[in-house]
Amino acid sequence: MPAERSESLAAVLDAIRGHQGITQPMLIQRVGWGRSVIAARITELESAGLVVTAGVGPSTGGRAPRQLRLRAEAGVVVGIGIGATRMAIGIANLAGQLIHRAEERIDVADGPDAVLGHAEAVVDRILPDRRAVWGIGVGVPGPVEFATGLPVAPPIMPGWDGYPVRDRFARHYDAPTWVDNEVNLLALGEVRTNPAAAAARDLVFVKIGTGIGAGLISGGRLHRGHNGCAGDIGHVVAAETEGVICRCGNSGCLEAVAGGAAIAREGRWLAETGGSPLMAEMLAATGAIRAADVTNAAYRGDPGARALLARAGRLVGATLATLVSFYNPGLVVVGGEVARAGDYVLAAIRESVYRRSLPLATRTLRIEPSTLGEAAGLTGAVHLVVDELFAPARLARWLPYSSPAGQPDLATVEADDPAA
Amino acid sequence: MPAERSESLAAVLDAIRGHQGITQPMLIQRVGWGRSVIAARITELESAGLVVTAGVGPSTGGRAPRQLRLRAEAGVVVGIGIGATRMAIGIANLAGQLIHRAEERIDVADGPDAVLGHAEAVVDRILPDRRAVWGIGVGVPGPVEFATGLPVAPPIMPGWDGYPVRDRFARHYDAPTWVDNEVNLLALGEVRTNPAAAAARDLVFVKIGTGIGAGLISGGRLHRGHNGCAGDIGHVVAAETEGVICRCGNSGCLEAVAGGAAIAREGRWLAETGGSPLMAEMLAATGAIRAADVTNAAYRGDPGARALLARAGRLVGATLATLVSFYNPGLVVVGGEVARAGDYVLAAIRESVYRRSLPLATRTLRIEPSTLGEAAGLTGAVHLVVDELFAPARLARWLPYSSPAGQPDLATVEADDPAA
DNA sequence: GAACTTTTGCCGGTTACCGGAGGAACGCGC
DNA sequence: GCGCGTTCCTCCGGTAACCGGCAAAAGTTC
Repeated sequence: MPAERSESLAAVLDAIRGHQGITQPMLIQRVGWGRSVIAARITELESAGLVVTAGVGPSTGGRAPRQLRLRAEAGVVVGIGIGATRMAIGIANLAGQLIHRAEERIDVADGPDAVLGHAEAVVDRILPDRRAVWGIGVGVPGPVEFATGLPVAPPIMPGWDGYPVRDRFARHYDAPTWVDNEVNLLALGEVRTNPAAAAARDLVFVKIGTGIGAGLISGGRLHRGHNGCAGDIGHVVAAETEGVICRCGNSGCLEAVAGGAAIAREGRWLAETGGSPLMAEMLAATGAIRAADVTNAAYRGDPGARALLARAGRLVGATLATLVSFYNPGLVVVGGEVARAGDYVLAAIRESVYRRSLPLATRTLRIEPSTLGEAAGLTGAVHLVVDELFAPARLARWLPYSSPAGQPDLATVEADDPAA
Repeated sequence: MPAERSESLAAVLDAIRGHQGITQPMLIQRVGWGRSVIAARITELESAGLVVTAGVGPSTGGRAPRQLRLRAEAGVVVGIGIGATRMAIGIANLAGQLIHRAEERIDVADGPDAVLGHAEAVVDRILPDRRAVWGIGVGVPGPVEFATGLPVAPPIMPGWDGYPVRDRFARHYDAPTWVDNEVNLLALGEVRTNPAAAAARDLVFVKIGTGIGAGLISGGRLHRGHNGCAGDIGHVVAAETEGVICRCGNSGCLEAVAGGAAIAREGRWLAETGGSPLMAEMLAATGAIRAADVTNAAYRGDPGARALLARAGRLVGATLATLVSFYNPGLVVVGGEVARAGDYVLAAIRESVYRRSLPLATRTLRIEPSTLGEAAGLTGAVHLVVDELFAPARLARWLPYSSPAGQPDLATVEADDPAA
């Protein structure tokens, strides 16, 4: 397996993946190899069924060049996003576009065997031929040792510590599997689908959901940290937080004062004490106040709810200001249920960060809401998979030297090494 | 210039640089290329004068292999570390070992022309033939746009904003020049000279001097941030800091309560109010209290000084705890004058971090003093230079294809591109 | 429809890498 | 000190891969 070949192969495929409809001359210029090499690689990729011609491009005076695109429908990858009470399952094509989605109610405390068995059952229902799966990406709400695919001491996933999530799926589907922290996948998904995020080589993705976490991109690559728990900012000490006890047992945690659970709790308190007639109605109707109810009330003009969200934003912003000075990202992306609900949180975050961070660090900084929608976690998971599938080392095995012109046996190549 | 050749060339040179006395068979195994290629690259490097034979290694039964080493004396690089009141200037060989050092008193507020002219005069005195300089590394106490070598809005360097430091040296010495933030160079120097730091792929170097700053390593590479100011934690908001005004104009900055200036200020207050007879003596003798006097007093058993340093350590540790949770480094290295003085600060930092950070992030975390001595900044600067000099792209230009067996003209090759 | 431009396949030339063969250097045992 | 086995190292032929000229095919423009 000559190293150069797989390198140029991956370079060509990457360029086609990144620029649908790219032409051969453009590839020559972009990839920087000679014409014959590019042409040979394209032929290889076409005979493997990974690339097809997609019409002809605009002519610049002579013959119009043919446009190439990834044959995204050549295979499917599975993304699984595990949450505390819900699990998202998606099937995507090789371009990372979701073509099927399912959402299941689970209890993560039921343990990995029950939850992952449930996930397998759902995938098997959507995708009867399990041999069609090219790869699997799993996001979990806790730290993961990425190299081995083992969760490490996840605080909100009792019974999952050290469970071989990766090996289980790799064996069951005979397909390579990668497991990562959910927030890392959000960051990755943002970078892969939002050009502005890709352009900012250093990025922080902040998720404000029930908990609070961050995903870090350094120089275009995920920074996972030494134990795989980088970005775990839910339990750092926040400002003005006297006496609030967090689910982790400590007091003063950011999550305990600005997370979704805290917002719901304070919303309920407002509803009960007459601080918000709107939320009092909601409480009466459903018997509970969720974070979504607070954002809903804020949208409908409730001053108490707006103040509550603004306070949460300020608290997150205060911590984020320190992190921005420290990390100096070019872009901060804010996602998660709470942030998705409106501008009240975002505006407060912006104000805090711009006020408290080093001026130079905020000179070109932008703080934007995530462009990903509901399926954000799945998007990241499937992009992780296709990125890894099309990495040079793995590609070399699919398209072995001097491969026959026919379709290489894509369904079985993964077997020799479940997930390296 | 074939890409492969320069790649294998750099790989061989890197291996020799990293393992002095490596043998040809070891290189074959380590670099992973065939015998003939390795032998050819060694011949090339020898004819260029970069590598020489250094005796023969132990025989394992047959002919003993010859050992290779970098001919570090083949050239010299210059390191310049600019501080607020002092400037360190060093000459190092190609292995990054300092062979000359000078320290000059300056005032950085005199502006770049005066300071850099002074630096050039000192270098010219030590090194009469300026053509002998292979490269120059400059550390400055403020943010730098690394790609262009321009300081950007450095708070404590009036008049330096946008001054072409790199181009000035590159022109004057006709040698490639790199400029970086001083703290980044400390981190780099630590990684290059301390095997434990190199092993921890994610590292934070915290410098506590007059100011406070950090250098970040992500996956073995410097994380400089989007504006080159990553690690600038001197002006984040610290805990328990009501009303203290910082030199930056804000209040509550970490630097204003735990930096060297703050320690000196509080030491003086202790001396004046009778809180420390020892420091009162010092004050009477010299008319001032510096941070070094406080650490000195702490060493000699002064409880007030010890408490003062412990408080500073706790404050740094509190911020660091957030950063450790966020960044999840494998190692935190503490350096700078204040930290170098003793264990009082370090112990307090350790206690704060271990108490407040996420348990998983501290499970394997070590917090250690820097192994670099006085010349820490210079060490980083010269290592930056040799790293860049021996990077594949630059190496390819030195040893052009089919170079004559004689010495290539190393003194002039840099001219075509001062510092890319 | 003709001239021109551009794409694209083909092919020889060149470069670089690999590993076998044999000479050279070394340690060991007698 | 001398042969023998072992290992290092160099030379050299074979092979893989890349480059770019050439010409045919496929368009565009006039």
